[in-house]
Amino acid sequence: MIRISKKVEYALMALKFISDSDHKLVTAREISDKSNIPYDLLSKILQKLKNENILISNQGMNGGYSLNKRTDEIPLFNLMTAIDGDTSIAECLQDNSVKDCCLTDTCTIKLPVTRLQKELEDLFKSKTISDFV
Amino acid sequence: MIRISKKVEYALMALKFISDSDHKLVTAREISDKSNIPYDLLSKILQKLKNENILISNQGMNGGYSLNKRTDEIPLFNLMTAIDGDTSIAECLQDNSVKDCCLTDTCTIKLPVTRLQKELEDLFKSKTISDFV
DNA sequence: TTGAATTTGGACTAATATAGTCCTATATAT
DNA sequence: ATATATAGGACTATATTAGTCCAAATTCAA
Ligand code: SF4
Ligand code: SF4
Repeated sequence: MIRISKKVEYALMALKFISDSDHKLVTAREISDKSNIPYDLLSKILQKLKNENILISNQGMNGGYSLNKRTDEIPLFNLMTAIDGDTSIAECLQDNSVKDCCLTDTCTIKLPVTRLQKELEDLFKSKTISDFV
Repeated sequence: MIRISKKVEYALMALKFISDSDHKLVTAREISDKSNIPYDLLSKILQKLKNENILISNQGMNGGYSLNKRTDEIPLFNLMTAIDGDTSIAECLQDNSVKDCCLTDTCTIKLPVTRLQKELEDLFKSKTISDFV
């Protein structure tokens, strides 16, 4: 299964929600309630989006989140890396190559796998959040 | 992480191995030894490929596997479904929709996610094993 | 200045999926 | 007969993903 993680799906829904209520601050609680997304989990996700400068956050009473960029300026790829940390299709292609696949020496498909990775990356980079709102 | 499963990687290596030793029967043991792939696991994978008519198997002494199709006639997509059973990027897009995402009623991104799924599928269908050998 | 609403973030547990193992049956060439 | 193969069910181990819990910091406003 080549799954988009639930977290990324939640992020997409949240961004759509925020985008739809334009310019008003939106709270995590509000999104959680309206979209049936677990509150604590959603909070973490929104925080990550804030750390990637996709969202702006305002703490305290009457606080909440708002978009920091136009939706068409946020590639799906960035969202995915922001949330899941890595988008490599194979162990040996991980950014932080701490882990190295034990077959790395005898592997006969590294090159074509790398090419495939590139193509998938290009696809995810070509999509933006505006395609989901 | 959008990972190609290790099983699919093993399948690709095995198919390359079989393709390289053209027309001679190749045993699971041989591939396992030469490629450092766990024997039992590889056996299961080859069996699945046989059940999908990608390989032909010969039981008994001097038995082994051979290709049933040219490598450019085997889409990567078919390999993935044969081995991992499903390639849907979201729960609600599974073939056997026994499981249904609990958000299915309130979900706001089903349509674009379906479109993305289609594009990924097309990419995996356009690749064939010949791209990996 | 107190309190409620909010984000922040670490640490943890639970659920699921992937990877790998073990064992037995069946087929076949010699 | 027997050694060498594939066939396949049932199981265990590991890794990843999903979800929870708790305490802190920030801000507004009564
Ligand atoms: S099997 Fe090959 S392509 Fe896959 S992770 Fe290991 S080295 Fe990389
Ligand atoms: S969240 Fe939406 S797109 Fe994702 S699985 Fe559930 S219904 Fe499908």
